[in-house]
Amino acid sequence: MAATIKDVARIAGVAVSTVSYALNNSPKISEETRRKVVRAAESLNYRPSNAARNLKKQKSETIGLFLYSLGGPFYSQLIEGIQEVVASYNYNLIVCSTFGGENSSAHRFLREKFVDGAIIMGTPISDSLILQVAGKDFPIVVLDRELNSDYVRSVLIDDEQGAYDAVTHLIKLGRRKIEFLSGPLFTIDNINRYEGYKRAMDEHNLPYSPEIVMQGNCTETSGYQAMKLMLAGSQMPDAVFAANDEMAIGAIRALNEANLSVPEQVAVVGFDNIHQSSYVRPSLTTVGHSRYELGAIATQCLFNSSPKDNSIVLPTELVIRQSCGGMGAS
Amino acid sequence: MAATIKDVARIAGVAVSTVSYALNNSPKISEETRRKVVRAAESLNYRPSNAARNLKKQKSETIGLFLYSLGGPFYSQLIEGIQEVVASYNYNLIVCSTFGGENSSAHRFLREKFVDGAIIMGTPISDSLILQVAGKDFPIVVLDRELNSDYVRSVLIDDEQGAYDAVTHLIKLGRRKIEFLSGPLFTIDNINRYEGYKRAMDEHNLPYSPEIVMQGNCTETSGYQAMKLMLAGSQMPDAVFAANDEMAIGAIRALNEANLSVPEQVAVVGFDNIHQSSYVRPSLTTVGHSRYELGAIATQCLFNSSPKDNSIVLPTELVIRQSCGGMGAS
DNA sequence: TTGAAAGCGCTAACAG
DNA sequence: CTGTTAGCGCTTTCAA
Repeated sequence: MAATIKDVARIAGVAVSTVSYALNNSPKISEETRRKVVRAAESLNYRPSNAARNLKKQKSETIGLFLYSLGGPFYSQLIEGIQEVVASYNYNLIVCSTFGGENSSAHRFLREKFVDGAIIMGTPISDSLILQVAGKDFPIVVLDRELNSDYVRSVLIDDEQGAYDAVTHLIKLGRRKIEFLSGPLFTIDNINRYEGYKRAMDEHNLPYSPEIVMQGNCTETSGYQAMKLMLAGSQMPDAVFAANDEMAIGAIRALNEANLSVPEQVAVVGFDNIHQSSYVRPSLTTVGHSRYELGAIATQCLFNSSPKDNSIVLPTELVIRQSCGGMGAS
Repeated sequence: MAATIKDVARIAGVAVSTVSYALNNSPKISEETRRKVVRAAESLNYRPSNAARNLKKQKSETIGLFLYSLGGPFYSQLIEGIQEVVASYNYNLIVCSTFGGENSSAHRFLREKFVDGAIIMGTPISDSLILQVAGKDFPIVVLDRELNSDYVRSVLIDDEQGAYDAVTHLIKLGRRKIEFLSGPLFTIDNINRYEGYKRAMDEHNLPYSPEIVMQGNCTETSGYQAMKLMLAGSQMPDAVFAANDEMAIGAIRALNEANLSVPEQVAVVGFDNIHQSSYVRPSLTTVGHSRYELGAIATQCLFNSSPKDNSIVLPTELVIRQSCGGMGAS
């Protein structure tokens, strides 16, 4: 069996409490005793039990980030922002996928007290579960919805305004037949981006289909396919507003293959300003927002659960490149 | 304070042991009692303490994946493979970044017993730490090095052979002046890919610089920059073998900007077969391997610590596309 | 089928 | 400065 604190105490010839103090750098312990303890611990290859400490201290000093998919360029910066702040509080971060539904690790960790707080984004975890487990000693920050609870806070991107800005930009450049390339209909970001699209169209009295005609699932491939489908139809838009960059890039690929020039014949604008969007040809005009900041702010919210604003909305910024024509450079 | 098992017992009017059995679906408990207990637990919004259970059971039923950066297209599939297998054993997976060095969560989790086993890849965690913490009840699988221990197993990609195949392919297509676009010099994958490059060159009596002249850090940007630098020099290669796809894609971008046609003037081959490599123009010839399988096999190793082979090497496969000319289609 | 009780490894209050 | 000890919340053996 692995060595415990008792073994260390025995070898060092001191009491367990002394070992605990020594190993936790308590100032109470003399240098000499500390050295003795450290030596004993090393000789036994002692590793403290996290479980025992967590149980005693009634906290894990760990916060959990729950996502559906851990891959994708999007999350990498988000995680950096979170990690930075979590570390500054001397806490640990674990990332966990909610893939697997009710039986996923994420669900278990959320229900049992594995972490001291949670940040949740883009997962099928139900509102009711979140509301149920959130509490005074278990704050939750959600990045993809708004929830009414004293213990759940929301940090959101201003999707509606960002979309509005993007579509207005297209309209100002003279585009009239602008199509929305939608992501999954049930996600709040997609809905809000659609709303922004509609507001811009309405304000300029431009018509658009009452139903969504181009739909993907946020991957490059799905954007490509949706665009292909559109091209096979009779109506040709003069601009496409994609709900995210991956799909926009897929759409551009489909347009290129059909020998339609972007932006001359069809302008394309995306959303998210992922790294890749400045590299594709033509480089992608898109709606930018700081994922690093999103993560950092979300984490701050977790630690400072001041109950003032239940929900924070971060601004977006139109990033003008080549895919819409007009003034943009690379 | 949050409700404990005692509170549930009190409300349900039974003993704590009965609550424990009931909630863990022990067959010993009558349906009626179970219902009573479940109702009580729900009314208290009872959430069991993971820490207490872990302490008692002397395990966390959780395995940890330790990576440096959690982003990047590469890891997403790896994680899927791991997750699948972990879930099949009814275990949990947490992913944790080693960013932050000695004080990172990863180091802490590894030293203290937060998880029951670990998979480690692409991180600056030292060999000695790994060897120290690995043990009979703490198996470790490393994906980026070979370590000599009964409790540490390696699962590796056959980088050397893959690189050899790629470079041989270039040579067969008539390329002679083939440059290696290196990643960080100290990573074992990069070293082995370099070895494969040299073996192929040597076998065909082709000369190459004794030192690495093109070096990046595995990002697209660094590949772009290294290629730019090369182009500024006097010598022009007729082919580039990049240590990974991101850098290869960056190199292609630099070549395009310099109006050098790929593959006609310069052939480019990458390594990893990331998703993107089939989309860039020209599509990238590369060395493929299954990251999903890498993850799945690594995880199997963790659970079945049969001490036969300490190290497993997975094969690679040359994926021929357009960036080298020759026969490849998209 | 249920209850009583020991104890997992650690921290921290208290006593010395 | 160091030791004794209670107890964190749970599982599980043993007894009823």
